[in-house]
Amino acid sequence: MNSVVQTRKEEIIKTAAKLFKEKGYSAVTMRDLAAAMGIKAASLYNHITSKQDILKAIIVSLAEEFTREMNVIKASDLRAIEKLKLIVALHVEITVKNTYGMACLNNDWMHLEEQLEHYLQLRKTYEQDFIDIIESGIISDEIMDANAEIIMFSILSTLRSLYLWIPKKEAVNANDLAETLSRVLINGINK
Amino acid sequence: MNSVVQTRKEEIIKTAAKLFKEKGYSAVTMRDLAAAMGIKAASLYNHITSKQDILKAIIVSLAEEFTREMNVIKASDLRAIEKLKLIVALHVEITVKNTYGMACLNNDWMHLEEQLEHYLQLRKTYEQDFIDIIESGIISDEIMDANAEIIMFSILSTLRSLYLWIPKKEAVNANDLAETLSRVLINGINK
DNA sequence: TAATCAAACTAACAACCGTTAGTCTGCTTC
DNA sequence: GAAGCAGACTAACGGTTGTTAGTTTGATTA
Repeated sequence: MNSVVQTRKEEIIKTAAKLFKEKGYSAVTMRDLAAAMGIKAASLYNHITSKQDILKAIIVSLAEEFTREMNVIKASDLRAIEKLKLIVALHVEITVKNTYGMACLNNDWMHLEEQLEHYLQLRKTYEQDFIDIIESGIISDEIMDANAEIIMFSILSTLRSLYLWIPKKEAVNANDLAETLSRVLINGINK
Repeated sequence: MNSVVQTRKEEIIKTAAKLFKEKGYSAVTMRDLAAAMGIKAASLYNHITSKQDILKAIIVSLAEEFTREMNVIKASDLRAIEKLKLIVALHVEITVKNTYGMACLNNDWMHLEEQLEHYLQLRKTYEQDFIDIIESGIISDEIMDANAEIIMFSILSTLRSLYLWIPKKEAVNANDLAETLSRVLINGINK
């Protein structure tokens, strides 16, 4: 019952995230989830209070983790390009660690109820911090002078899609992937 | 009843795509769709045969359009980088023209039933063609010698996410966006 | 004017949804 | 051995789901 051994509730949430990734929150029934756990639907409610509660547990903790790490990166005195590399590494690391949760974060956030506003606020702040870093890089002449929003969108789209791609590679080395990805995103692909 | 005036069925499909974008296929009920059309759910069935039929109409036509255009690009005798620019322009053009459909293609393909296999085959072929172009560019020394799959993934992730971003910009000029995006994706962002 | 037809309607269906209430089982702790 | 408790169970609820059947309406055509 400590942090090493996973509680029954944590098992349910993890299994739910896996199912949500495959079919989406709405298409997964409590009976589907129960079957995947090898129990009956009603038994789930000894551990969780509602389906919505599961979604909240998956998404909010991830969104808050991104926010915490972004604040660390923001507060550092690194150059803009180095900050971007840390953001790339952050996304790779979290996605490797929790692929199913990241799929859920990306695809099912709109099904949050009480927590929807909170999530949207975190996302908005995260994206603004991202843009701020890019713009500071443009000013310091590290980054080419293009639309900062397009640059942010382009990089973030790739990072947000990592959950689709990482599970296809066997034994991903997070450091290697983050490095290659940083190179492609920052230097482009031409010679 | 010709190609200029949109049939009732086409109106339904277009409205459905809009709703599917916002909540996903599974979360949209036939009663939701009917209400958005200003009619009752049962009346929908004078025009379509099933909910699944709507999904099929949205996704398959788009997937086939991408396949057709990819074949044209593939058959051209352009250099690899120029082919990539055409692919970027293709995604921008189709997404501007049919944002809701693209959202649906990206998020709801797994809810296809009879057509799922067909869709997956088209997608697989499209991605392989994409990789082939990148690899030919590496051989011809136009593109840096990195993992072709990572390059493809990185570019395609951005292109597939366009539906999220385009509606936020008022009056998108497809040509301008495609050009800026090509520049960022190919040349990178650093100076 | 009569006939046709697209497109709406009401009513209902069986199946499935998330969730609750109450109960039983078997292990751990006093 | 009694008590407590985590974790499973059965049974059932009120509501929602996609869909069908049969009917009405109002405009167009013969």
